[in-house]
Amino acid sequence: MTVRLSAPERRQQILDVALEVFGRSGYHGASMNDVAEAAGVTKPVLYQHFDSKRHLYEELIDDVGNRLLGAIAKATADAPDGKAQTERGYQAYFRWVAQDHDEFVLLFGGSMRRDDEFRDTLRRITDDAATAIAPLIAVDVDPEVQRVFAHALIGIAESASRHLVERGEQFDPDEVAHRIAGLAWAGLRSLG
Amino acid sequence: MTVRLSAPERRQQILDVALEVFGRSGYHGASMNDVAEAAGVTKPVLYQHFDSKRHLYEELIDDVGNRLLGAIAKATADAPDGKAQTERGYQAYFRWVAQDHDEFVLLFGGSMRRDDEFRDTLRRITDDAATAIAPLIAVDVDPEVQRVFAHALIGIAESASRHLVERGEQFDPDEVAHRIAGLAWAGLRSLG
DNA sequence: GTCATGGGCTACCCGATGGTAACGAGGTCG
DNA sequence: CGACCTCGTTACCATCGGGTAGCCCATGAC
Repeated sequence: MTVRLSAPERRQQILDVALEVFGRSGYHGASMNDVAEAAGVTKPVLYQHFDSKRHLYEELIDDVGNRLLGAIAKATADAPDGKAQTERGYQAYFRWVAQDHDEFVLLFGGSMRRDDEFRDTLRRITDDAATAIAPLIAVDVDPEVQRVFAHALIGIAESASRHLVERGEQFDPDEVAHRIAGLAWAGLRSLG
Repeated sequence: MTVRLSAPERRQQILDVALEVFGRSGYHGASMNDVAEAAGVTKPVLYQHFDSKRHLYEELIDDVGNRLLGAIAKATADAPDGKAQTERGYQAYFRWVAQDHDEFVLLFGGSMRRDDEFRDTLRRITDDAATAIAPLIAVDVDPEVQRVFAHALIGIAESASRHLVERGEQFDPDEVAHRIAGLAWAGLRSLG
């Protein structure tokens, strides 16, 4: 027997559950039935709250992406210099990863890159991050090259996180962030 | 009317065509009919040469992965020191990317990470690369941390490549490799 | 010419899955 | 009480896509 929930509660519960299901199996690997079952409910209920599988997924990644970008923006806002900005930015990123592996997997697990529409969303996120990072790079470098570097620095965080998440164990985000920021900052300084 | 090919020729042609089709649409996004059509042939022909969609895909990624790892191993084999090894390793990587975007997209486009079996294959490839990179990192660092750094350095190449490939334009792999290797090497030295 | 070999095709099966129509059941308010 | 509103269910449709059975026809050897 299913517990009856109010519409907003049910909607939020579906989002919570869907995050985990899609994180585990990916967009194509998880069916709407899977999501419904995990929510302890049947399929039509999902369609009372979301127009389609795509819409449900999009709402998820928008939420998660904004949470990530917001955390980084907030953390770096009042940093005194580039070095502190680098450190705090990575710190916010790795804390976000460590706090909820599902969110990381949802965004960077791969499903996002395999679909034109979702790819655009993910690109918007990484481009936003790259735009924030680019000013840290020596100003006399060609802007196009700056962007390549910026994406490289984002890739550092993504790959290190993937490695850590795949290992399954917990990790100390601040320690990782400190080490990675040291590597990135040294790399950046070498360009000047 | 279809051109008749001998079995080995047809098999190879299917592999060539499948690389492009899967690269464009991903494993789930491309159907066997799509592959067949692109090869100018019908579905049963594919199944005369490959047991299943999975097997076809696996053969592709094995080929491509081995090509990448082989190129890097060959390039770094006789490098005199760590710095040269770093530079030549990235050079081989970016040359591989620039030479055939499809191969890069196939491996790192995302499809690979969404499936337990394929994920293992991709992990084998990146772990091999990480094992090759780890010795370049200061020996007095904790081995687990070394691996995190190694994966971070791989991520640099992957993310920079993705950015370049998504932009669509050609790029000079040696120039990119030189710059990225500079960044990575400066980062590595800072750890000592 | 004819006949065997083998490469290719048409037509089909069937399971999975996104999505929907129509129907309960239980609380609430006049 | 009875009308109604809302949350949920059962049962279904339609399509897609992996995979297969069985047939056809081009080619080359003799």
